Amino acid sequence: MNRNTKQRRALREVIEENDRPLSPPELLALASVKVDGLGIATVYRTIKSLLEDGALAQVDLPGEPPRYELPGKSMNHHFQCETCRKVFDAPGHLDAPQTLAPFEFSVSDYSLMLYGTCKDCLATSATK
Amino acid sequence: MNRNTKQRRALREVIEENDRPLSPPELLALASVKVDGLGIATVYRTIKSLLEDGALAQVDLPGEPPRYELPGKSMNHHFQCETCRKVFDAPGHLDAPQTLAPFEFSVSDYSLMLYGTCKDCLATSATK
DNA sequence: ATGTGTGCAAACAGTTTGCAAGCTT
DNA sequence: AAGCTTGCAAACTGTTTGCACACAT
Repeated sequence: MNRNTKQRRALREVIEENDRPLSPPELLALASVKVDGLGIATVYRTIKSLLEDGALAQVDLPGEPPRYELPGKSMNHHFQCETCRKVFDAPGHLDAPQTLAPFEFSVSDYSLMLYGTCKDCLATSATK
Repeated sequence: MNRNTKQRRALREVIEENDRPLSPPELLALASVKVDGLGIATVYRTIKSLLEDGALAQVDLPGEPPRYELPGKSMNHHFQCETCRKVFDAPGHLDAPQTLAPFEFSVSDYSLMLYGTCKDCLATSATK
């Protein structure tokens, strides 16, 4: 299994070329430029297969469809631009998230979402 | 508009009686005890109407359906039990979330998710 | 030649909407 | 009595699956 088709190659390239988590529609749009007639079902199937191979990491965000990126990025902090809706990885980590939990709850992990305006959208709004 | 029906009364009661954000299926299950034959469409319509009235607050969580609770709770920090999947509000706030954003990004808000085991599930697993 | 991968369309799950009947005002 | 509200079912959106054909091996 895992044959080297042009669809998978295109999706892998798109994922490698973009240094931010991408949603299924984003993956379809970006990979469709490279492979004409690419179907959304293939995008979902390829995502699933890459996830199972450990070649892709899923990023779940509040109220958003899941995004996907290369594994090994900082997975705890993300930033979403409220203007263009794009999501970016953010560095850093909290030292003691467990101190923020309700009394007597045991904390094993955490994730932090930051919201605001990304560099590009700041530049665009300043120009107007 | 906004008539005082038994369905809305039941949903309001359920929301007031539970001090944690509830999902639409949770609302249906809990309110169905009070109102027989309650339909899921009514749950969704009532949620929408209460949101518009400002009588309800929506809580979006990563990879989860939205939850709803009374407004005015601490909205930035939440805790989800990885065993029972229930969600709880958590107190506290970060002092300088903007320092965690990528360079040149402007931060206006943030949300923190904590994951682990809730008090009840800790007790249950200790008993076994 | 074998059998996985693809595109299309149907199937699904969660949410929204149209409609006729019921209930609140 | 008027018209908002409800339950049911159909419509919709995002995701998954079945199927016949294409293509990588």
